[in-house]
Parts: sequence; structure tokens; C-alpha cells
Amino acid sequence: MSPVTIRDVATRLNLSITTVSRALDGYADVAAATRARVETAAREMGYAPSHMARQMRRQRTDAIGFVIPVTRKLEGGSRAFADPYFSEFIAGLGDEATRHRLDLLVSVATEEDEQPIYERWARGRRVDGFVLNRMRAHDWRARFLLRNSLPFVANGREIGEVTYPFIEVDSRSGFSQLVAHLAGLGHRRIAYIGGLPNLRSQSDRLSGYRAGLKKAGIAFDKRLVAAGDLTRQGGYLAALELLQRAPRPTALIGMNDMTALGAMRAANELGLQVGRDVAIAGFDGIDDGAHASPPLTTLIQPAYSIARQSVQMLVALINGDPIVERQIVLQPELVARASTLGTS
Amino acid sequence: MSPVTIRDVATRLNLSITTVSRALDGYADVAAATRARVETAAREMGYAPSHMARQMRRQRTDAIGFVIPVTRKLEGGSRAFADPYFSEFIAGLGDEATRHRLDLLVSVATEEDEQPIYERWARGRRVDGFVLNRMRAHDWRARFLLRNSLPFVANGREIGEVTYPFIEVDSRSGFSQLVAHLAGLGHRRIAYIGGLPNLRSQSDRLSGYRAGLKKAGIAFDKRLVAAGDLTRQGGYLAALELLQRAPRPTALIGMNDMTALGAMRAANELGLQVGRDVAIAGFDGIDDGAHASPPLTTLIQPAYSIARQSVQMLVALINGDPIVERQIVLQPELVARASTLGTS
DNA sequence: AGTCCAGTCCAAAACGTTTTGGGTATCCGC
DNA sequence: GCGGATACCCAAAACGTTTTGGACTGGACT
Repeated sequence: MSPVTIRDVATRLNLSITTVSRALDGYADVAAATRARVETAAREMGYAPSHMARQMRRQRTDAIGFVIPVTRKLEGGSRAFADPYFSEFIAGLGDEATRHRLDLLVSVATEEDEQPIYERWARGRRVDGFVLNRMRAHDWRARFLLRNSLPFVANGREIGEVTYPFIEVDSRSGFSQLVAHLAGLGHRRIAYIGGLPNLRSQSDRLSGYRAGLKKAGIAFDKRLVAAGDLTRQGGYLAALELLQRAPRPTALIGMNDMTALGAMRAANELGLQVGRDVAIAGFDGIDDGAHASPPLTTLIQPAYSIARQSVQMLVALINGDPIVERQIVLQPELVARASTLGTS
Repeated sequence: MSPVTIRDVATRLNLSITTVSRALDGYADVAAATRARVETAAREMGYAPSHMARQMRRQRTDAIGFVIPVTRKLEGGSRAFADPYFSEFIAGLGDEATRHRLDLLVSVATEEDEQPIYERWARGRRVDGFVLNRMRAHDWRARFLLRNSLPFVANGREIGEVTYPFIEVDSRSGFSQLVAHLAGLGHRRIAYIGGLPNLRSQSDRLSGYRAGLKKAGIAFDKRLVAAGDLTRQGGYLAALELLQRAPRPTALIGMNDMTALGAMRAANELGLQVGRDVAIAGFDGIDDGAHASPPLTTLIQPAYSIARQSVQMLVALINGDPIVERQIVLQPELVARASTLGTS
């Protein structure tokens, strides 16, 4: 059962390996009869070209890399990416990758552990390109990959002018909308639970929040801003504190849905009914939000299709094809549900 | 910025590529001084061996493959693996893989689409081994991989005698425990929401359920058994129906946590308070269950560490190392929470 | 009867490593 | 001053493809 090589096929047919290769690759300079012989022989012998050898020759790996970000280690050394946003994202990457006959290499790492992985993949030329996610305000990954001239598509972007291709959701305008939504429902004390300060999206979303307040004629109050860490637990803790402050906020916006779901739990524990006693909203549009009780008001960013588009762009970059749009900004879609509207 | 090869390093130092290779690989037959020269030169030039070439020579890919199972396509062609169980599992695979300097190749596929992926990876010798999950009662993958003599570790196993290595959670005994737990709380009408009939775990869990009933002296009633599809939606629909049957079941067991969470939602919608009006329990121990309101009673199966162990076994298989335990059966841990205990 | 062309086929190079099987000094003991 | 060990180094093969640059037929056209 040792793997059958192109040479085996060639000797069996008394042909050169060149001809076998060309026959299978559909070149025009092989006789129809020969091609047929080669094809049946290959099928019978169970021949498939060795991916390694092919890569070696073509100087391509036919693989793209994605490092799943994870905020912290769980106790006991265990570590999980709790955010279903990434499940959707990975599904998108996987689907689009197989469509292009690419393989998807993944790894799971915190921000501190990620560097060796990128280096290993880049240095060892293990992948043809990268998809980057959760961009930081200043992100060494972009510079590293540019320096090594490895193609990548970013999901979000750093602060300042940026030349590399990215797909981004305009979370600034999203959060502004969200505040407008809440203000429209009569809320004046709208709190915000942010995330890791070095994330680009953190500053965007916070500034969207502030812009929204301004538009609604509400003064910004920094005591209404708390820090989470993008996890449910982070949102839970932050909300627990916020909701026990002197004039209690009547509405809570989480930087992402997981944060908001954690906040919902905190509200429950304090005996507050979400949607009636306190409004809570998030950002992402994950499934769990839609199925929570009450269902969570959120801004939907289409993780699945963003992932697919990212792969498409990346493929174009790798092949050197012209790219129509190198820098895409999508608008999130506000979906108002019972967590802000009350029983509906 | 074109990649620097071993030859570049060699010519710069007036050494043979052999010596450079051996110096970097730590062989004894290279002078200490030379090794030092090589090492600094390599570092300065940013040399790292090409993974492709190394694989080619060693006839190893240093990668393992995992196909994430997904039950159904969502509307709009989109597809996601909604089950956080797999997030944890993948995190475990990823962590352990990097510990062994292996790469993890993933793909996302429904049961119908998976075959080409396995074939591509196996035929093209893209990976050194596989981790299999969600084993079916009769699973072509095991036979396919055995036939092609590719190492793999199964998570669960097929029906009947099985020779390949696997790690399994004894869900039969788990479900029996779960029924005992509910019976102990006074429940007599305990319903069961199952899953896809071809899954091995389906028959195990159902038979555990029946064994539990028997032990508790409760007659099996097939009208209390419904079919889900392992998703939240499936659980929701099944529960909606079950809870509207003539003598309403007082307890619901979901085949997995997602099913149970869906059932909780159905109960809510019907105005039933989970934990008081109806008890609900699941299986998996995912995070969302612990954070649901009320928190979900469940049987914890340690996805993260199962995944890590699977990789460890797989590595041993690949290297031909002796394996202490080829077939591991773990006991799930019953965690009783408010969804069956009531307010606690 | 040469020239050209289309139709088939192939030998050899190349991709970047690791490993095999030596080769050449240098040094030691006698 | 010689045999043999020791320390260091290297040429070449091999891994399995794809691609380059022809080579060899016949037949058609001058």
C-alpha cells in the first residue's frame, strides 16, 4: 500500500513521466488515445500526484493560514476560543478555501504566543498567504508580512493610512446607530463595555459610541465606560460593576455580543429584567444572541461572508490577479430585538 | 526579499550545504566554531529551512488533518459549525499540535461533502494522520484510512469489534446517570431528544437512557422520544412538540447541550419556567450551558483534553512509538445545575 | 527533393532539503 | 615514521513532481 507515484504509472504504460504528467494535466500535446490510457491506468492504480512534490516544484503550498485569536488561557492550562464569531469565520474560510482547492492551516494562540507561529509559517514558507483578524491599532503582523512580501488580507486595519488590502466593518457608524436606537427609546444613561485597548476596533467602537451620544445631545460620562475583554466573563464582571453604580445606567452596550451576553447574565443576577429594567445590546450578530432570552439586539456583521470574501481577495493576491476592490468597508446591520425593545 | 535557502548560507560561508544542514540540526561532526558561524549567519540572513523541501526529503508532512463536522447548511448557502463543542475541540487539537511542532489542517464539511476532502488529503499525502470525530455506527472513514494505512485516532467508535485506536466517552453510562438524577428528583415522564440516527453516539445515549429508566423502574415510552439534529434549532423544534403532548413530560434530556439549549428556549416560549415547571439536561458541558439562565445540568465531556490526548496518540502512531493505551474510555461527569434543580 | 509544420512524445533540469558514504587532515602511541 | 584513530567536512543521491526545450515522425506544400 505504499503510495503510487507518477513513475509507477509511466513504467506500466511504457511512457515517460513527462507524458503522464501532461496527459493528466490536460495539455494539448498528447494524443487522445494516450490520454485515455493514462487516465484509466491512473485511476486503476489509485494514483494522485503527491502534493509535496507538486508544491516543491511549483513553489506554492496551496494553503492559507489563519491564527485563531483567543483572549486568555483558561485555568488548568486549557484554552478555548469561546467566541462563536470565529466559528462562523472559520466556516467561511474553510468553505471558500476548498472552493479554490486550497487548504486551511489553523492554529490557536493568544496575542503573546502568536509570533512564533507566524514566523514558522512565513519562514518555512508553509502557506501562500494569511488572513489576519482582530487587528490591533499597531499591528506587527502587517509589517512582518509586508517585509517578507507574503500576501495577506486583514480583517479590520491599523490606525492611520494603510496600503494593504482589508475588509472592515464600519463599527464606528454602527455604534453611533446603536446609541441613536437607544436614545430613541428614551435612554439617557447609556453605558459602554469595551475591550482590550490595543485593538483597533476598540477605539473605533468607542468613538462611534461617543459620536452617537453627541448626536443625541447626551454628555459623555466616562464613568459609564467600563473595560471587558471580549469574553462573556469580562462582560459579566464589567456589567456587574456598572449596574451597581449610583445612578444606574438604563442601557448597556457591549463591544461584542459575548460581552453583551455576559452583561445580560449580570443583570439577571441582580434581579433586573433585561429589556424592561435595563436595555442591553451587542455587536456581531452571533447565533447565541438571537437565541438568548430575551433575544439580543445587535449589529450584525456577516462573519461568514467576510471570511469568504477575504479568501477570494487573498487568492487574487496570490495569483497576482487584478483586484477590483482592495479595501472594503461594510456597513453592519442593526437588528433590534427584545433585549432593548422589551417584550415584543 | 526572495526566500533565502540553505545554499545561500553555504556559499556565504564557503561551506557545503551538507555542513550547514548538519550544523543547524545539531550533529556532532561539526566543529564548535563552525557551528557558531553557521548559526549566526543563518540568523542574520533570516534563513529557515523550507518546510516543503524538508517534507519532501523526509516523506512526512508534519501536519494532521481534522474535518469539522457540520450538520446542515444554513439558508443562503452559508454554513457554520454552531456547536461550541468543536471550538473547544479544535483549541485542544491546535494547542497539542503546536506542542509537537505539527500543523493542523482543517476543513468544514457536512457528511455528504466530506469524502473528497479525506481523499484529497490522503491521496495527495497532505497530512501524516487524521483525527476523526462524531463517528458513525458504520463509518467509511475508518475503513478508508485503514486501507490506505494512514494513522488516525477516532473520537468514539463504530458498532462492533474495533481494532483502531480511539478515545471515547462512555455516554451510555452517562445517560443512565442522568436519568437516575432526574428520577431521584421525582420525575417519571422523562423525555429524550436524540439526533442523527447513524451516529454511534445516538444509539449509545438512547440505550443509556433506556437503561436508566429501567433501573428507576420507569417503563419506556417511545412517545417520549423525539429526534433532533444536534443543533439548537433541532432541539427547539423537538421540544416544542414534546412539551405540547397530552401528558406533558416533566423532564427533557437532550442528546447534547445544543439540543438542550434549544429545548430551554422552547420551554420559555411556552411559558414554562425551566427548573421549576420542567427539568432540562444536556450532554457536553459547553460554556454556553454553564452561562445559560438557568444554568444547564449536563454531563461534562472534556473536549479540550480529549482533543489533546487524541493528538498525543496520533503522534505516537505516526512515529511508530509504542502506545500505552490504544483504546480509552472516559467517564463523563454529571454536573447538576438549576435547569434540573430549580433555583439554587 | 527539399522545407515546413503539426502532432506526439521525451530527457533533463529544477525545486531545497536530508542523508549516505566516504574523504582528508591532524594527532596519538608505538 | 608508521598505523590507526579522531575530528571535521563534503559530493552526490534522493524525495516526486512540473516545465523547458527539443527530437522524431509523417504529411503537405513548394
